[in-house]
Amino acid sequence: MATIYEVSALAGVSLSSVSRVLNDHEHVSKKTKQKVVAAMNELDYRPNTIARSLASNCSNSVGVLVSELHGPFFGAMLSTIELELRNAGKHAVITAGHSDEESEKKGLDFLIDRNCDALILHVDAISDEYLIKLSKGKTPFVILNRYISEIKDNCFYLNNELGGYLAAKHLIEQGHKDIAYISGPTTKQDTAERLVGHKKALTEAHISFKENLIYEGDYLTESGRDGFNSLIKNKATFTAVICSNDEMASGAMRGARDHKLLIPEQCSFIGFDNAFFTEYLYPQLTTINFPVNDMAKMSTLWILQNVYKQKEIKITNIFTPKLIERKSVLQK
Amino acid sequence: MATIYEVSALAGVSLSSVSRVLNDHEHVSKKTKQKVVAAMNELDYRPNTIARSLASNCSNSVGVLVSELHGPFFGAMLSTIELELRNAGKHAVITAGHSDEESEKKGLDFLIDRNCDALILHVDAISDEYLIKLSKGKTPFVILNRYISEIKDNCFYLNNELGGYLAAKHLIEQGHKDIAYISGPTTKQDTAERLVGHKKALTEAHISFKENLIYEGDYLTESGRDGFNSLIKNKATFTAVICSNDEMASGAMRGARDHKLLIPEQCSFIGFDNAFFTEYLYPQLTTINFPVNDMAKMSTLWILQNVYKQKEIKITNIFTPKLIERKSVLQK
DNA sequence: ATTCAGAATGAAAGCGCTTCCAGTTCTGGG
DNA sequence: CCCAGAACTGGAAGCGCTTTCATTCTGAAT
Repeated sequence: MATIYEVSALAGVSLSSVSRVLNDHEHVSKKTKQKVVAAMNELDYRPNTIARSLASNCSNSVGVLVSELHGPFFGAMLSTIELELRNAGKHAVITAGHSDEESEKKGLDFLIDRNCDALILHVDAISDEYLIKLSKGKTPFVILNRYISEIKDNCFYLNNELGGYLAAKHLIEQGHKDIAYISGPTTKQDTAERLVGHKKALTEAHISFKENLIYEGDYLTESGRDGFNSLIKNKATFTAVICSNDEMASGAMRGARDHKLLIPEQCSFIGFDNAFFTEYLYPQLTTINFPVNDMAKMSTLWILQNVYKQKEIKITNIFTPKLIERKSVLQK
Repeated sequence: MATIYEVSALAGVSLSSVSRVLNDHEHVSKKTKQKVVAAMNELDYRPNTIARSLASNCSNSVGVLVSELHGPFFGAMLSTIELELRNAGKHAVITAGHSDEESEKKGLDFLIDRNCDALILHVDAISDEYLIKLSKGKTPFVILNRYISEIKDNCFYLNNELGGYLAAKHLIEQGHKDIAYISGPTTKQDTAERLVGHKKALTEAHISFKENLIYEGDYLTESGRDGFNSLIKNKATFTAVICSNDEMASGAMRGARDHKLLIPEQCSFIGFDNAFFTEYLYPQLTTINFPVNDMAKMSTLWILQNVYKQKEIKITNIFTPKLIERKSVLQK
């Protein structure tokens, strides 16, 4: 593998000059540049990124820490992040935290030790305080899907309240009054916010919120099914179910089928996220779109702009959910 | 950030000794080691991975190139790879090739230029020849989901023929004789092999293979639906459809519903891959399990063993598919 | 006490690049 | 034609670590 030395020797110029053309510096004469480029081509020179990183103190890598690597949400997210980074000549070092505090912290340390220039974090087990402290450190980062007021400019998140509101409002508009709600763990910020929006829509429509129509799941399919069964078992009366994500919605629909209920004739469903598989379901699931790609793109651009000083764009921190109407809601 | 110099000064030993304890070398006295460890703790020393990489010519990073980052298949794959690598103190640099030759080659170059110690490749646009040539280079790699005889020890793949066979055989055992087949692009190796298995099962059962019962899709949902519609339009007679992946199966099921057909009463379906969403479908999809996780794990272990000289395990290159019975096949 | 293999240590030379600084060569305006 | 200032170039230090080689130190065997 040719080094910069050989290039400089062949081109008959100094190391510095080679380095300058490599980095597209100003103040290099056309002639020098030509000679260097020719030599590079002849030797099939490939810069050693490691050496560059060491000398320049910049690894050109961005660490991405997500709670899980599989699942529709993260697939879409990573896909966008990788694309944007690669277009910018940077690369993604990816790691998973498995929604466990210890594991997430380890992942963080791992990425920091790897000299990532910046981090994109999607974590839920690590505390606000820890992240605020981390923000004082030297590695800049953005946080996805979470709002921490002390470092709000680094946060990119959905207007969850609006999402919750839209789902309930839609059902109400379609004539539903008895609406069950299968939520995620209510300790989580986004879950809580969605519920606020839900209640707001009910209130606006003068529908009182009933505690027995709510079930707390864990965002996994099975808990959607459990939730539905539990509602039935408790003799709750409802004509529609809102779920805090699409996985649980799919589980809840299965629960409805276990009870021989027709969807949407006997029970309507709304999900959240607009995962790719919602179109595969039968009937296709009406859901709230979560613009993951937009959010992932924006956060990556933030890094390109603030860390790598590339193009200036207008940064938006909050994203807007949207109702996607499909076939799982009955108009009464 | 403390460096090895400061540690050596504080501990009162030489650089070399610090480096030795850092790398767990033999020939370091207990006393020296203690002093060094104490100094490291006091200074909260974190080794600079970049500098280590430069000096040791080993980046501790493994490049992963997949055709797409989203989708259930890759999510599962990446999840396993990342876990195994991180357990071994290595990390994954991830990139996508988008099933486009130019783009895949660029991804490859990108990863090689990034000084990855090894690569895990899931590519389909790059030619065998190119990969064989690449294998002469200095960066070792493994190939997933593809068999190239010249470098077969680096290939990890499914017994696709068996998969195709199992699906058809199951339907035949359930009394089906007219079996439609929605395949992927037949130019792809795995697709072709599956079809061979399919035909083998038919032949064994003395069922003749009919060209008009086959449709060539592109592995995307929509093409499953198109396939189904096309079969109907061509007045093909069949009681069951086998699809080369679960996405197309979901599309085909939708096609069946468009024609008001009951599943499985009027038409049975079998998919391929056993993606997570097959359980969400209605009825739940009978499919062929593709042990992605096993394959991903094995390929990572191969790298740990052959590149990083870690633990010895027995390497298996070929993986076995298995029928997963659910609710989408009618017993006649 | 003597010998000597092997263990323990340190000095120093890199790894391949960036970047500061100083020196040299061009400009063009007077 | 001169000279200030800008454009260009090269030398050399340094990024933080690994690794080779030579040297010194052990302690078991004689």
